[in-house]
Amino acid sequence: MSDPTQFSDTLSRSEFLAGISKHEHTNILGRGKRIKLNKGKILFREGDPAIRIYIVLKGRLKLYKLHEQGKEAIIRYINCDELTAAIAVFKNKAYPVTAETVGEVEVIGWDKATMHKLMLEYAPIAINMLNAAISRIDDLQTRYLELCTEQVEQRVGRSLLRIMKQSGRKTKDGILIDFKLSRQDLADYTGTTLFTVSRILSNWEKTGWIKSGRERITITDPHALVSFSELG
Amino acid sequence: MSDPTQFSDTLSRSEFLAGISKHEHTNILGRGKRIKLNKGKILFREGDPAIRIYIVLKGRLKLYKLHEQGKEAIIRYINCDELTAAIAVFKNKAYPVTAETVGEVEVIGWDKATMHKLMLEYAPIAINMLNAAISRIDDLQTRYLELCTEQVEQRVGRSLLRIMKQSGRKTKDGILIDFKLSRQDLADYTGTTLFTVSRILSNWEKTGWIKSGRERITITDPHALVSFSELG
DNA sequence: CGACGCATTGACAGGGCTCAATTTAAGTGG
DNA sequence: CCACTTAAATTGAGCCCTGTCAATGCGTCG
Repeated sequence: MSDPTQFSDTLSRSEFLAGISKHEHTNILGRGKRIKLNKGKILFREGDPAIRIYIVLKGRLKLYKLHEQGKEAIIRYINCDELTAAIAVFKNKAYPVTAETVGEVEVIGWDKATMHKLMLEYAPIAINMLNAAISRIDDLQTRYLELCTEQVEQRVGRSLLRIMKQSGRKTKDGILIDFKLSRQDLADYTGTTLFTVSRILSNWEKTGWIKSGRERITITDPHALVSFSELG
Repeated sequence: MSDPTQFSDTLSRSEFLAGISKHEHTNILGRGKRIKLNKGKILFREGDPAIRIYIVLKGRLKLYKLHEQGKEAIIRYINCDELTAAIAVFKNKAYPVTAETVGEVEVIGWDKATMHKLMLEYAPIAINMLNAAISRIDDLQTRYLELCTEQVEQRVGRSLLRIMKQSGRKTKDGILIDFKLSRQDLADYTGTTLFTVSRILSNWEKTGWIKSGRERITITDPHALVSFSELG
């Protein structure tokens, strides 16, 4: 049972450049294109063939997948200093996911040809990205299993904890998810409806595990939430 | 809407070695260890720190994840000529999944150190594996979305089609899934119960979309199944 | 041929989705 | 600063899908 107050990330900028000497870093980053985006802008969407790899310099991205009937599933949030890819590196197949900004965002992006050259030139880049990809696979597999086997309340618990670990900030009241996260968002992330999420959060507020307001959640008792979510 | 009779794979041996000159292939493959396994053997399991990367030379692997309460979710099947990884390449974190053989299996495996050296020496290897990893992410995200948004019957349809594309074989009656696939397996793959799967398959048998026996399924009308699964 | 394991079918119940009606909170402009 | 608008959140009622459990049937393999 991991300590829920320890935050962990996936691939940060430094991990992306691991194994490469310092004075090459500016070269690699310099070959990318700097892009500024304002609130609610789509960085790339399903089937977009343009630029491929992004590092978030400032702000946060929401990665989601749209279903035919308008429903969506949130894949994950990409935080500042993390990396995400728009498309398969080699194949001409779109990476079928949409990235939307949460607040103001600044990124560096490399197109396919540039990134491919960079990876051939600096093998560690490909290796580091492979590691990041494997982490994502791990994350998805875990969530897939949860979705298959657990009841909604438990899944909401795990989801909230996962988001907390990735994007939480300590405050005097507990750990605050410091960006707009609506009941609907949490439902899309967990695979349920906003009504069910609302009911569950209401209960947890009564038992004192969380404090919540409009699009704001603070986990006041992470340990209680962890033991509930892991024991079921 | 893709043609369901076209089979597609993820990373085959030749894709793994793409971008590397022919006479290097034997060197790369030769640095791995050849392993024979008989039926039902576990190749690696959650937390196993030993060898990392495998190519299946013969037979088929079942990749699954176990849940605390004994339930399991099947991640995917690894066919002959395909590749799978036991662990993150760089980090000392286990790739938390268990691989079990389906029938007689032969693989080539590389341990962490060897594979890491190979990837530094031959950048295309890392790039190719990155592509494979991205395909898996894509697959998992798609299934995650389906699990979030679709009803069971539709999901069973998609799952069956997915397995068919990966492991189907044309026969005179239709497309046969040519390995033992029980109702329980399909349920674990789809995230439901064997009872529900059984009921659904019975219905489809009545409408003439499939023919099924004990651990054997033949899709007799793939197009009908596709339009059902995609329209919902 | 017998036994074990897989599959089928039925009955039942409940978790969670749907939909509708309110309430609350945030933002906006005068 | 307050009234007004708009979007998020809450809550309740009803019901359906699908999981659970039990009994039975059937195919396969030793």
